[in-house]
Amino acid sequence: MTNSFFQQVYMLVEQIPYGRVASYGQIARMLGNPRAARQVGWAMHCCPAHLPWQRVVKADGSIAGGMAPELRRSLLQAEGVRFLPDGRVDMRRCCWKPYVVEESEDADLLLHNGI
DNA sequence: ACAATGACATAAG
DNA sequence: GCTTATGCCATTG
Repeated sequence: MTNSFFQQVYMLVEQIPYGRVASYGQIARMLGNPRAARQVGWAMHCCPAHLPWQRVVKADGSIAGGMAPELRRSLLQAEGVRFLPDGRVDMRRCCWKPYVVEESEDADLLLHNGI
C-alpha cells in the first residue's frame, strides 16, 4: 500500500489547488496510466482524510457517487467552483491545469488560475 | 496465481 | 445531449 499507485494518487490530489477540480482520468494520465481512472477512484475510496477528495470529479464534471456527493458539491461551491444548473462542475473554467495553458483565448482562464 | 471488485473513461446507439 | 455497452488496470480476497 505504501509505494503504490495509491500513494501517487494521494500525492497528486494533495497538490490540487484551491478552487480547482481534476478528473480521475486526468490524474491517471499524469501518473502515466490513462486507463487507471478506476484505481484513482479506488484510492479515494480509502478516504485517507486530509485529502481534498472533494476536488476530484468525473471527466464530464459530474460528482461521483459513493460517499456524501452532496457534501462534496457544497465544499466545491464554497471554494468558488462554478456549477452548472445540471449539478455538474464547470470543467471549462475549473479544470486543474498543472502546466501553463497555451496562449489561446483562455486568457481569462489563466487569470482565474492565478497564472 | 485466479477471480472478483470498483468515487471511471470512452465509444456507440 | 443522454443512455447503454465495453474496456481498463491496480488492489483485494
